[in-house]
Amino acid sequence: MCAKAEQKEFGQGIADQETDFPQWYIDVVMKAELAEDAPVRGCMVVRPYGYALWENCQANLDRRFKDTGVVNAAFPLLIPQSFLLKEAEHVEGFAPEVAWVTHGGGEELPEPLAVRPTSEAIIGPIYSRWIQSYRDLPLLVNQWCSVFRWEKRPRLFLRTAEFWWQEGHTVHANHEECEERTRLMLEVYRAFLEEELAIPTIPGQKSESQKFPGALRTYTVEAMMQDGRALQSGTSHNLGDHFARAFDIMFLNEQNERVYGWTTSWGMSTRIIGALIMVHGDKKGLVLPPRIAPHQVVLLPLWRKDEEKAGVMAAVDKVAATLKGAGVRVKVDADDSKTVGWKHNEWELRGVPLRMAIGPRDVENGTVELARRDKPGKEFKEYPTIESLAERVPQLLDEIQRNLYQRALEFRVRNTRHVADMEELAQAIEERQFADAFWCGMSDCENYIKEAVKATNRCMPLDQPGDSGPCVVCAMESSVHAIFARAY
RNA sequence: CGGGGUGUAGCGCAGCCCGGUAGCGCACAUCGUUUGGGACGAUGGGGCCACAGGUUCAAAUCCUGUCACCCCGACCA
Repeated sequence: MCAKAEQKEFGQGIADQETDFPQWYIDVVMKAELAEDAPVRGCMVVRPYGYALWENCQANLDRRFKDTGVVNAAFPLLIPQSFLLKEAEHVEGFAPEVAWVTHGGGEELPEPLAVRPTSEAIIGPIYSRWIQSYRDLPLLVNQWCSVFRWEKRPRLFLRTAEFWWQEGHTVHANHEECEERTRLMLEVYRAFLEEELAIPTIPGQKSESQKFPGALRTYTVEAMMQDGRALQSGTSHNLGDHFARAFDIMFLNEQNERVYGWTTSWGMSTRIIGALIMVHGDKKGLVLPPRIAPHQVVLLPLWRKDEEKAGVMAAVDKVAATLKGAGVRVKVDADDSKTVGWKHNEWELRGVPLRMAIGPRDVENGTVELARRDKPGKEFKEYPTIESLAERVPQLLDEIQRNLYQRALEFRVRNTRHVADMEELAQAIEERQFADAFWCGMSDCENYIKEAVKATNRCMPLDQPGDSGPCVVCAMESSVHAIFARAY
């Protein structure tokens, strides 16, 4: 009795979101069956429900990429050591995280093979063969794959040794087009996160110390989690001619001169599922934006007597068909070994936007009971007629989508503060906020902040107000706003 | 790499201090009663107690060592 009451009070036995956010996060991942630890240290198993989420992300992103002219291909998992060594900054940046294959076919290999931590070093040599003429440009290719980085401190979805992502690799004839593509893909990410995942982000440029190893410039979309920490949710790199020089990516231009190409790379990973959880989740678990939810509506049939079952199921089938016809993703949970209370809790934990109970009473009245995930509680339940559902449900799904975005945006705005000096910055970080500060651009000042308050420079937002003021550390006049926060 | 944990049934755990037939809850299977916000009864199946040594008549339990994983840090485009 006590144990049961406790379990009810604390949702499905998940940790309290307010007081133990990290444990709450792990509990949600595990209990919503999104992922679990694999038998290999630092690796995860993405379970079917988590993978369904990722597939929806993939399908949508893939369409957005293709709308900009990108095509897909697949490149090798293994990279010869000599390839990886060709770009100095790149190898230096990734060396500590690379896993090596040293044996094959029962023998030691003449040259070790790196398990790709990212694929610039294997794609570079391939592109160098593919590109001969300016007519071959731009080259716009993406691949969906997993990569491997030996992480010291793994966290499910946020930082695992193996993770799934897409990496786009493009080549351009000049720096202008290269920069344009870099920014275009950042914008694709921003729009995807906002429109599909209902996650507001701050698009910005990374500082020198935070940029991708080997890049000329790195852009990022930074999102605020409910614990006030930042999550880099997608990145787009202007690689300049660095990798073209390292891998001999050259072409003959219209003046018949042999010149280097200009490359970009950009990636978004399963990490965004972590962002979904931490941006929208609540004390009862996951809250999914309708546009990305594997099931948008779950139907819960219920009856007392056997003779009621046929009537209820007929109504359920009819409603399911109607909703599917209206383009709604519907799941019928007719498992009669579980009570309706159990099901409500289960589907709340899994974040389904709408739960629709249909019983004998509803069959009689021609109505359903509709509960929305973003506003839990009896007062938000409604009882629309079956006839109205084809119209009402899509309308509600849109409303939920908008509500989730709006509330995430308000949360971030409420928790972002402009700070004038280190004292204010420290206070903002302590209160789990984003600190918006003038920054002189020097690494020394960044590092000072990092050591003083454990906050890193997340980005210099693209949207700059245009005013100026003293650097938050050294007081040198600057017109650059930067966002400082604790990060995952 | 530091600090702290944990390895016992599919999952979650108790048992260990004080050695003596390996247990509980959930899940699973069958049957019955149930069903509008986490139902109940009966019966049943399921174990290399992380691994390796040692002590002992006897080890999940004591001793020594090893391994693995998790959490918190450090690090992390």
